Amino acid sequence: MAGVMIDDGYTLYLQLQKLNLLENKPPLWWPNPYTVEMLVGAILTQNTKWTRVETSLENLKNNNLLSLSTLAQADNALVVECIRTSGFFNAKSQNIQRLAQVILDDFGDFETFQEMVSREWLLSQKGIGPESADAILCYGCGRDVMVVDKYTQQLVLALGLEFDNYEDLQSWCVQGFVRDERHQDFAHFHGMIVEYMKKNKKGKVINTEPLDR
DNA sequence: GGCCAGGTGTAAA
DNA sequence: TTTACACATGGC
Repeated sequence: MAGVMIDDGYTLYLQLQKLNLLENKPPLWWPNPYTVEMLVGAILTQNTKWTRVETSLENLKNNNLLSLSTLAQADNALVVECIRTSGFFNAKSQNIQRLAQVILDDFGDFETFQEMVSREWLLSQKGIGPESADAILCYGCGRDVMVVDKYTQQLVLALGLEFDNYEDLQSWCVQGFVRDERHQDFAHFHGMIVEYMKKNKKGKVINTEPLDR
């Protein structure tokens, strides 16, 4: 059949593009990107379904807790109640509040944080690992960064590939991309992977030939 | 009732 | 330096 070898991220990207995966979706997959809400969501979604996170974000919003200053100053017990449904609420509530405070301390405000923050800075914060750091850079700060989540791992595993760690898989994903007009951004790539895996998981048949390698 | 979801930190080996 | 486990909820 197709016979296209997928041996780097760019050929995978091109194959996914043919499937029209984002036809009825916004081009940017994370809801409310470039906001404090996205930042909070990145931590809340760790090892949890997004539907739980939506409830938590709604609760935080209703309590005026989606700004850095109100989050940092809020009673921890209130934050816990707001985010309970997302699981791991003790760790996550503390991580979120600590992060809000240290952003204010180190950058002054959220806009400066978006502009100035580095991956290393994010990784040095408690509760932020490689995936959360890249998600925040990509969807919170508008950087052209490839996010590697469980969907990505499962997809490349299905292609017969295995990687020892996050950075190796990320390097593979980025391989082959050329900075020309055809390269939209890695957020788009990530969004297509998620859509592909969601459709596959539900047993739906993708509207064209399956990926192979 | 067990399994798992858009991970991360830490304690043992 | 790896591996194993804890963290917690709710839907299937």
